[in-house]
Amino acid sequence: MDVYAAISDPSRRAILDLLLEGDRAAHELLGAFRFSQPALSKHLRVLREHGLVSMRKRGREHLYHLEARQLREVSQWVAHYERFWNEKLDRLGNLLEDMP
Amino acid sequence: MDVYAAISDPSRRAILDLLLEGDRAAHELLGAFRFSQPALSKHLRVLREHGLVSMRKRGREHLYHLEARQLREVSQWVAHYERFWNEKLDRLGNLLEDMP
DNA sequence: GAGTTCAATAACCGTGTGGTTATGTATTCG
DNA sequence: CGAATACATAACCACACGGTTATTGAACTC
Repeated sequence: MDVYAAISDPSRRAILDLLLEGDRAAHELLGAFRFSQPALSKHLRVLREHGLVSMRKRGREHLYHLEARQLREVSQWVAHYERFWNEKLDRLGNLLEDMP
Repeated sequence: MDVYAAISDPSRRAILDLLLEGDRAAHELLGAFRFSQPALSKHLRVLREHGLVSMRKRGREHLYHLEARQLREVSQWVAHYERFWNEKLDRLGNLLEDMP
């Protein structure tokens, strides 16, 4: 499984979206979903194994933290297609070069 | 299956990448892969059903054409994470607003 | 120490995915 | 016309995926 497969599941994308707002313990994340605790644990394991999240323990809680850098590959891949719907992007590269 | 699942397969991403360079007949695409013709046909069907490619017939050839707009959803989703590896993006939104 | 909470793992299961071979259908070529 | 080419579909198969329940193991709480 690669990063694309890891984010192909809507539940896992939702987890990442939640972590976008800050670190969360597993039981906090669970409240956002209808499936069982082991199901969440499996999703978190997949995300961990792909470096999309990291975990540290605080007492009995497992705090999960977003590691967004692993999404860079996806971002770069899809960027090749962006000119098809955004004409402004043609000039964007140059602008970025000039920025301090 | 949603768009994310459609692009979760590396072969299908490779097909899209090939179509990035221009329209291709199915048998031309097939040359880039090791799997069988029906396997390619299935991948193309998935891509068609998600609007990621379109097809027109020319004689007995089926010409496939990239429909990149369907990737916009992916692009927008991953954009939420881009600030984690690109500080310049923070100021990017404002710049885009000012562009003609 | 006993019970409770938080989370991971094990074992299992139905379903979907990606591949195959075999077949069918147009279309072109000789 | 018959043969060959291009492609899709049907039928099948091994395997991975996402879910479940049951169990286990830490770590608080009383």
